[in-house]
Amino acid sequence: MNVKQRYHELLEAHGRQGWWPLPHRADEDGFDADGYHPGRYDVVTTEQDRFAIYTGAVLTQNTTWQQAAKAQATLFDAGITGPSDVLDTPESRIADLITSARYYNTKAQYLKHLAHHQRQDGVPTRNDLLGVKGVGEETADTILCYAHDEPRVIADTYTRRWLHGHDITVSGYEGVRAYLDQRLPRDTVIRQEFHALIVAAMKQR
DNA sequence: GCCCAGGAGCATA
DNA sequence: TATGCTCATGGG
Repeated sequence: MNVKQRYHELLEAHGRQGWWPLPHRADEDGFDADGYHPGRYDVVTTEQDRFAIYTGAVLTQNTTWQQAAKAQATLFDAGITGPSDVLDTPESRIADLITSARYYNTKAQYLKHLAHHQRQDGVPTRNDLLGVKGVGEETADTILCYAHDEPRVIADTYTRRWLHGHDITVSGYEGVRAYLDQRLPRDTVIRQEFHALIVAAMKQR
């Protein structure tokens, strides 16, 4: 498959998506009401932005983004805007705030683990992240690509379906990841946008 | 009332 | 390694 060509077709059909959405910066210059920032890719600048991506990546697991974003807004409204806040808040309280994101008890536990990890400065390795309970391959790649600007491929279920729709069958997360990793430019912005475009394309049906 | 979303951990074999 | 179960909201 000519992945680069498909990428440009997707871009033409759906436009620039602007991922990862940062709802806490909605209505700021260059952001829309949902926290999207189409056409601007250098927007992640603060620890709070990274915190939003870390938590968003967990909250959206097997859940619609709408529900996850609602849960995240509730967290921010409650004054929980960084890893230290998570650690200072009882797990049951966190769970209570994120019920809209489904699996709230499990995810509250995950957020605790992740907050503890995020407090250690620097860019984590993929293996560091995989060692955190609640962070699997997809969530690790999401965090690295969107919060730390690493050119990672995110091989989620939409990506698998999209490939399958083009008669390409690759098995497992690693199979899909490796297939696209070979065919996409090692460019962070392109890979961020590529994943967002696939989600946009698959949602439309 | 039914279906299923931008997964991951764990037990079992 | 592979499959199956658990978690447990809310919009269409």
